Amino acid sequence: MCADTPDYRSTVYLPETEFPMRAGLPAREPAWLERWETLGVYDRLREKAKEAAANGAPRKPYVLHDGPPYANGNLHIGHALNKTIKDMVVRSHQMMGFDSRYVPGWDCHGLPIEWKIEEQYRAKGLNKDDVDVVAFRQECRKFAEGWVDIQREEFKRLGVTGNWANPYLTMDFHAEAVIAQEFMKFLMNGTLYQGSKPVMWSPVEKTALAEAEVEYHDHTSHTIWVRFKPVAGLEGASVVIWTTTPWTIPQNRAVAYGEKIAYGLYRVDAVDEKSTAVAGELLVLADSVAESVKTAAKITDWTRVRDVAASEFEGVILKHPYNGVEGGNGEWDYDVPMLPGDHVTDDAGTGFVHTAPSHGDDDYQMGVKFKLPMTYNVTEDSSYRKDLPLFGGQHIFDTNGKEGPANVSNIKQLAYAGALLAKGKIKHSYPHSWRSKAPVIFRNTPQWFAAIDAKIEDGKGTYGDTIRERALKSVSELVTFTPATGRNRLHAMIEQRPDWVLSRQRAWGVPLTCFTKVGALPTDADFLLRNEEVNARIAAAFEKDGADVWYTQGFKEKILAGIVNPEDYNQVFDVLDVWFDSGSTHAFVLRDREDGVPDQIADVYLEGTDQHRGWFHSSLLQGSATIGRAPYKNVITHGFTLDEKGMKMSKSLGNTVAPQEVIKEYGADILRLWVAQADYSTDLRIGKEILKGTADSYRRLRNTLRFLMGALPAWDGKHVARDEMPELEQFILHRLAELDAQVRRDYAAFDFQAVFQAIFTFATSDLSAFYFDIRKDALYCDAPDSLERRACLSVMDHVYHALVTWLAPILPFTMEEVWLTRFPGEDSSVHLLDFAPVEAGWLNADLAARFAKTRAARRVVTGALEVERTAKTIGSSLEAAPTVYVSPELAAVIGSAQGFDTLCITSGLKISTEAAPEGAFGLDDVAGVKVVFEKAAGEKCQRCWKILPDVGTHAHPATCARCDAALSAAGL
RNA sequence: GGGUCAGUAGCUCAGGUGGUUAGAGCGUACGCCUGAUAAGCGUAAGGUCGAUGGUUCGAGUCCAUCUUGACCCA
Repeated sequence: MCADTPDYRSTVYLPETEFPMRAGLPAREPAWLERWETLGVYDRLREKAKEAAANGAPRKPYVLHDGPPYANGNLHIGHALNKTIKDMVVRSHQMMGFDSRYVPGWDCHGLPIEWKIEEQYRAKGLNKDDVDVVAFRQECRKFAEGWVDIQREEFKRLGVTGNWANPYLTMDFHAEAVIAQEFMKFLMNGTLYQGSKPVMWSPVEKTALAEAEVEYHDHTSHTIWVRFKPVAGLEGASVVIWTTTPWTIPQNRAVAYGEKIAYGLYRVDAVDEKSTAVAGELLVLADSVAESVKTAAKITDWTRVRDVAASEFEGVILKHPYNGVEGGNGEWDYDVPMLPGDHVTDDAGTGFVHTAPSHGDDDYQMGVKFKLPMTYNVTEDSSYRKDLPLFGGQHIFDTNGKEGPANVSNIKQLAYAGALLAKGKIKHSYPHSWRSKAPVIFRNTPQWFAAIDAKIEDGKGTYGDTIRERALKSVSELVTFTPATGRNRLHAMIEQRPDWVLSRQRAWGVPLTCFTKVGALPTDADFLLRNEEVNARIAAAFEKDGADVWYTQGFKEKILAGIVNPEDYNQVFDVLDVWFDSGSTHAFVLRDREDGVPDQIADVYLEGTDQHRGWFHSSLLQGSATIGRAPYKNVITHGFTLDEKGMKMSKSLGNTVAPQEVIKEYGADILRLWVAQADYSTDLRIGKEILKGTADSYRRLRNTLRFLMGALPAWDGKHVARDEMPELEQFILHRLAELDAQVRRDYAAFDFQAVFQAIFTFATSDLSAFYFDIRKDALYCDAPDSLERRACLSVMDHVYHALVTWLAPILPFTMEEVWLTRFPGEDSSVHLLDFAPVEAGWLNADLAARFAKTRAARRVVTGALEVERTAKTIGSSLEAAPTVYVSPELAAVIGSAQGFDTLCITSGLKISTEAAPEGAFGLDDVAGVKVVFEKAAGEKCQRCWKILPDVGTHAHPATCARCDAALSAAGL
């Protein structure tokens, strides 16, 4: 610029906004949170619904029922993902016109908290068993309360809206009362029964252990190979089993074989002198392990006589090795059937599995399947019951966890009975108690079950008469799954699952509030006390003082007084499986709260895919038993969060991403944007590079919004009618209408990724790179009364309202900032609004089709200019005035769009329908458009920088006609 | 070990019922602009569609096997 040319910079309407280019989210987000708190946004929306109802236009309730996280420890990235998706569901439905409510909840009972308290006790040198149960439970309660408060703050920091002031806790007195009442429905409807099941049992602590309480260490066990002789068949050959727990032999009830395993019949020909095998005897073994048995049994020579098909074992009855044994008193004179089992392998052992239903999980499953009797030979301290012949009173492990005589006694007895083929020792990984470090055993213990296939006569049989029928019907017909694969997954689980074990031998939970008759057997009809008045008293007591009262002195007497003789009944002290607690939330939250739903059925349950086995599952079973169906209409699942390489996060690998860290570095909106950009239906990755990419997208979007806000203050507030607008503006309105339909459709389908993708592409491609770039000239340089300028600002206002509301569920902080920048005010918040209305009349398919052609032609022009730019002929596109050669038809289309030169951002442009000259520029994928470059003729207007012939001929020096007039209009 | 799900450019994702040179946005490189400026515009590079085998005139898309990862179970 020469020194004497006027500087028109100050006469140009440049964007002006306070909205900063850089967000500073970590520092600024807390202030918006505070603002929402002060404003009471969540409560105001509830008021709004009440007003709408009063005005005769009620907002339909929409309830996402929160799956309660466990109240211990800080949030990890999975929690953040879960709550963020939930928040997007809640916010988007609110803005689509529903009264969208969200009551956060916490799961408070259970083992992990119990451990923490036990740990604290141990640190103080106290023993849990010496402490009063009620005192212990109160410690647990305090612990849970502490974490609820911490997690609540962490969730709020993510921008999650909801009824944080009044959440639900599974340990609220009312919740505990309802959980007990729900349990008593099982008691009364006949699905509750007592059975027994093998669990990990610590002989030292005399207690059941959960899998998580067990650690594996090396342990040396006896191994024995035992002959089981057939009562008939198999040519009298011995079926050989192998086990590392000789003490379970007295409990043997079956021998399992594998239907796909190749077996052979072996005749022993010669043996070592120390062998207990006998020359001439016949053995049946799996071929793949026969050699190892031969070695173990010190057999020097044998002959494989023939194949034995697995089908030959069908119906074969074996004799227990102690059958008829001296001193056995007939204890073991029963049939031992051979049974097929999928768990049998031929990679170790003998291809046959000794089955003691009371002492192993597979064994128990076999027992349930084939109705094998449970045995009760092993007592709490791992000694055989006193009246068991031969072995009564002998210990497996003693009180210090050292081996007792039980194993050796059995080995001796087997040898004496002629059943011992071989013996040895093996060092292997074996479960030990997490507390005492002593080895544990599998031992059957009495447990309480809910019968899944028992007929329920409760008048709620619309969808079936059993829990399983109702659950399956719910899954296949009443529930929508997102993604759809969840349906099969849950269906298969329900189809296959055994009865529900409700009891845990624990302290921190809701007790199984029932009484058993002294002296009655579980199979007796009057074993359980079923009395509505008793139930009502229990519920009332829990409601008043919580479930702790169950453990107070004299509670049984007080509850049963005047109804039955308390002496005649035992009080049960097991607690309910915590899945029963959370499975009951639909009762004490959806049914009982003012902000619940009348039919006790939520619109949405939304959790990670692992909850098919967890909360979705237990809620389904519980609901099927008590309300006759699933307590939800939609089940949405999300995947797990993995590191950048798709590997599971773990502290030891050091690849964890903590939400608190992300918030500190980038802000919660970036974390939320990460969620919105990912496909949550599968596992999602997060890491440094991914977050950087997310932040990049954010910045791009933010700047587009910033440009809008820079222009809009100049708008006079009057919308130009659509019909009066240039086609370019009409096209943008068309895109808005198109997007509106898509955004609502995708939000309704919980597809946030599609929502954001569509909006983001619109913002970058349609707005920033196309519309804004073109309209900068009109915005900056046109006189305020120019139609183009006013139309553009009108459209920008529509775009602003659409974008700020559409994006509010995803980026609540930033959109609030965007909103307040334009509409400040004490009561102002974008989160009190619905999605901006879009007029259906804006849709114009014909216009859109013409613009598709126009934009294709524009790409050819841009391409032609790029050639000249590379050749350094021009810099700015305004230095060009090309000629475009097109067919007459296309010329009509391009010409109809307002000023093709404007669209191409050139100072001039000619459209010719003549044949394009040789060498004209074209693009392979755009047929029928050729461009010949030409430099714009004239001088550069110092105000708008277009190069035009008339520049310099007007009153204002070095201006074009348009700018000259604009300056005059502005009184300059 | 079993069941379920997933594997498309550096990143995040599109690719109804199999059909011409596999797309988008971001990032990268290069160029332009310097009146959205720690911004904006443009151009380009970048993919054996996890692998192998098969069905088919034709497969990212269908089938089988394998592999990697995840979840649930054992």
